[in-house]
Amino acid sequence: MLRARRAKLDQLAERGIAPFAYRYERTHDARSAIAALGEGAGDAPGPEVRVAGRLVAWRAHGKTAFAHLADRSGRLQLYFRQDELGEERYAALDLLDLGDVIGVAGPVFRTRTGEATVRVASYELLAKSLRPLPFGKEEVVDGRAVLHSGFADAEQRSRQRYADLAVHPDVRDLFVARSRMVSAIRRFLDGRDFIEVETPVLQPLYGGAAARPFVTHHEALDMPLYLRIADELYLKRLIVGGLERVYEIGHDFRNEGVDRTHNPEFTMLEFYQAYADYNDMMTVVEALLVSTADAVRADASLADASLAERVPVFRPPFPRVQWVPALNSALGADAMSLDMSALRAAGERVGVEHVATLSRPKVLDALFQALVEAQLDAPTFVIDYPRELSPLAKPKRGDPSLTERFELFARGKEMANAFSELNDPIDQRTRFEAQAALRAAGDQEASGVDEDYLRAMEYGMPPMGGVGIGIDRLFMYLSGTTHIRDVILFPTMRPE
RNA sequence: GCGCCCUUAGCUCAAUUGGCAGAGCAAAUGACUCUUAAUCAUUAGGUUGUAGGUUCGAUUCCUACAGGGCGCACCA
Repeated sequence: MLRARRAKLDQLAERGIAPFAYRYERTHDARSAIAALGEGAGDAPGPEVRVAGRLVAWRAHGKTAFAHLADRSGRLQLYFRQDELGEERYAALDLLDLGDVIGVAGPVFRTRTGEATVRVASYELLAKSLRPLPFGKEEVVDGRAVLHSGFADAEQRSRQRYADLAVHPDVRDLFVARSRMVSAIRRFLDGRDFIEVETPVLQPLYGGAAARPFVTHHEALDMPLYLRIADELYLKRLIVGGLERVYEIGHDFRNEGVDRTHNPEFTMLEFYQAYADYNDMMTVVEALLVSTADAVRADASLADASLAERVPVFRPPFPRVQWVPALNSALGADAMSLDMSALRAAGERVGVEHVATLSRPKVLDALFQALVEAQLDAPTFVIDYPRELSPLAKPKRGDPSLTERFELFARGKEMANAFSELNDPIDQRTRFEAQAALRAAGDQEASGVDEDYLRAMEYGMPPMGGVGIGIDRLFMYLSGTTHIRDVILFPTMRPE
């Protein structure tokens, strides 16, 4: 099959046709060409257009041929006639294949069946497709394109995202929508006087979360470096420096399992606002979600209307659920006063595995996940986590056994994690040292003492609220996607 | 990490109890001047994921391995 297309290259060369062009001057895309014809054009030829795209369907009938050209905006029918193009140019159409990138020029008209179509006066080959794309057949049922037996293998679609995108307009839509969402986030934060910054991906110490890092090595400095697991500690240094409101959108890396909600590198948004606490940040998160959902829903480029319909409508304020009372009422007991054996018994009742080996905070967390988090379908803030679960948050005013922390849950998944950020360097050192002890005892997820960060905090760190939002998961929620692989252009995979 | 399932033509899938490996699309050749999953005729296309085993005979049964999917666990 590849051979047949190579042979066509030779024939093209014999006819003096260049198979790979340099440019093509377009006047319209598929959508605007159709719009340019207008509604009531009848048989009268409409405006001349020059469009370019990939050849995705071909129906030859001897001395005429119909085809479809696809570009980013949609599909456009082409009509080739021998009497229009001349015998030589018409015969050269035999050297075209599905998947070729071509440019065509001619007037738009309406066919007998009413479809806006370019009556091709001239065409140019812009790029020869030497490898067949796995096109399916598209059938129009009730005005909607239905794809038949195309490129279904989920693994190959992820590996060859270029082919997946090339043959699936709805996949293109999804990633365009993701880009719109990220743009909306930037607009939202820029509009509130945040500045976007870039902090190191390669870090001599990792921190800001609990996760196993990827380790690499710098040759010239002869030192280990870690790919960041979070942006947190660098962004908070910038608050010390007086930038007051900062955010970063970038990749974090965690050396952990891959499943339908985890990819080893993923996109994280973190933002920090000086002089704000976690209550302020809840309000910011609500407004941010409304704004991003609106942006995705309103994306005019979506050919797939069902995507816009899937975007949930947020109606703030979201319910606030306090961690301890929520767990107690689900458990029917005062969790914080239960001893370990009672907690483990409760864990076993709800199906927590290896409950006998878990520490007290882990059992509490597992109970909460099973009994409360998994039940939270509508967006809900869980607030005021026990201190033992939240080493990075400030103690709660009025109840030092709790912390000023919230997590946002929707459809049973964590969407955001935020604190009134700890800004007491003496307290911070104690917590770092506790982490370092865990690490020395073999916990690879624990971080060490970050002396430089402590130095920054000792200069005086304003109080601040900080929020982390997983962009991939947020987009999964907005788009109704169930697999993280389907919202990452090139997900991490084993080599072929 | 554990359990279940999958791997056959470029793509999507068949193959009866273990008995000559098939179809549609894509491809090639030909016919066709308003088609749209175009149609019609002809042709070509395979180390059935890999390595072993059982058997007269394996796509089919068994073992191991590789890759993938789903579920569970882990991931504050």
